[in-house]
Amino acid sequence: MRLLLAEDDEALVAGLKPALERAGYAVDVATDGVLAQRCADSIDYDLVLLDLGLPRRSGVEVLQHWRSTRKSMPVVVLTARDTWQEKVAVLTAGADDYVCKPFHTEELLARLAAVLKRSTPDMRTPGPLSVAGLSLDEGGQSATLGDGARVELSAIEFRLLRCFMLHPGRVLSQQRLNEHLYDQATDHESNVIEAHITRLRRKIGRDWIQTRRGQGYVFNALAET
Amino acid sequence: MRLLLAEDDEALVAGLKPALERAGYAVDVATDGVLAQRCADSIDYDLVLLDLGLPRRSGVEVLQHWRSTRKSMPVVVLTARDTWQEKVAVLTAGADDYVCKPFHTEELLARLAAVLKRSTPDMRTPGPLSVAGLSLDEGGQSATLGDGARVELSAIEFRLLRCFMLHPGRVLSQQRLNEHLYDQATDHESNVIEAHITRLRRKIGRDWIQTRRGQGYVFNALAET
DNA sequence: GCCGAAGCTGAAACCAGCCTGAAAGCGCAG
DNA sequence: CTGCGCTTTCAGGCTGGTTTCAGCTTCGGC
Repeated sequence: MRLLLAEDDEALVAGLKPALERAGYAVDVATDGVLAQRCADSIDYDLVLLDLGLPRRSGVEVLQHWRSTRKSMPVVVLTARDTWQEKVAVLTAGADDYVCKPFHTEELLARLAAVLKRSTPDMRTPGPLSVAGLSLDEGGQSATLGDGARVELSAIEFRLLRCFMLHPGRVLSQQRLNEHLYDQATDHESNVIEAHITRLRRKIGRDWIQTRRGQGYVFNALAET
Repeated sequence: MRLLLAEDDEALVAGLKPALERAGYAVDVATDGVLAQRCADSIDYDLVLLDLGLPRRSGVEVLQHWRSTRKSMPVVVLTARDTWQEKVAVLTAGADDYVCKPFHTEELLARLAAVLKRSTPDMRTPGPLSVAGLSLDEGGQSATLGDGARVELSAIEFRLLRCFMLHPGRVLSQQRLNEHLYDQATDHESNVIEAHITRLRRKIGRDWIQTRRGQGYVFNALAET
């Protein structure tokens, strides 16, 4: 889960970024509107947290730019102004949710989860994410196999598997996985992903993740056959 | 767009129902929790507006019932209580949004639109490219034949087929295909294209790609005479 | 019908990309 | 500080997609 936090208030970022990372997101920070726009133009984020009062380019402008270029990632707007007119304006501009400062971190996290649940197919039901006999336990960082066996996952294995389970049947390139697992600071030329895929396969079974040479990996492509 | 308004405050219903209808929704009203549950069990609503303080059965219970029975329509919760704890509780129970009374009708409509935008897979992806029973799945790098059989394609086969499907009925010369599949640096004197055409035909069926001697290939010219 | 050109296709070579075990690096708890 | 487990790197081996090649078939013109 990769997330862009577009916010210029350093104190807020300092508090929020660790909380988001603890919740399992890879967080990029953009401190003004121009940077935010550029970030999301080059990377496919799963979600954007957008402050309206950004320097250089306002949040609304940035949002309109994204929507007019058919970028469709969920955007949650943060703002200090709590008038219903502004809410309407922001939501009709294409935002998915609207949170007023000051807010409690828990509320924000719950809203993010609600928005993501909505935007990713098949995640509408609460409880553990499960696909065809494999289920992921969000709380305990573990997975349960079809036969009931429980498998403990490391942090990265967990995020990797969740990324797969959120996009069953889709080819995920190594680059894409890299972007989702790590934030912009880390620059990998290596085969980290391959290594983790190996470890993950050893734990949950080889067949769940199929490799497509030169393209990436597919989760649970054994729908038929 | 069919919508269930689960609300027992008659004055609120009297004001809200016409506004919703004006906005283009077909509105059913349920005045208590048991009715609301029964309505949504028998009809697939596009969206439910759920008051938390319903008689006979609370909104949270109803919501939990739906989610546990894997009903996945979007639910927007209405409530008078504005504590962040309740927001978190409601959102984690599976609601999609949370609106506090009193609210402005415009704000509610904007939120409904935002929620629906997310939940309908309408414009999320440009849709699979499909021509006369053959469809190309961009996400899964595969093709689906008319009879439902799925065929996995290699990277080059995929690009080749996409090139054909983007120009149905047009003669594409080998040179032209070469330019589309490789960058200009590579200069092929060989019959790579022919080889790939063979492999592609073997996978999707011979008739899709017709050869025009000395000119090139045509996709789907005279769809199966 | 004959002939050359163009296209088809199976087999094999080639090689980029992937797998994986081992070991080094890193961070954290005791 | 030490030990442990997670993460990352590295190198060698392997796999299978891509390309080449050679022999064959098909097509169109004469």
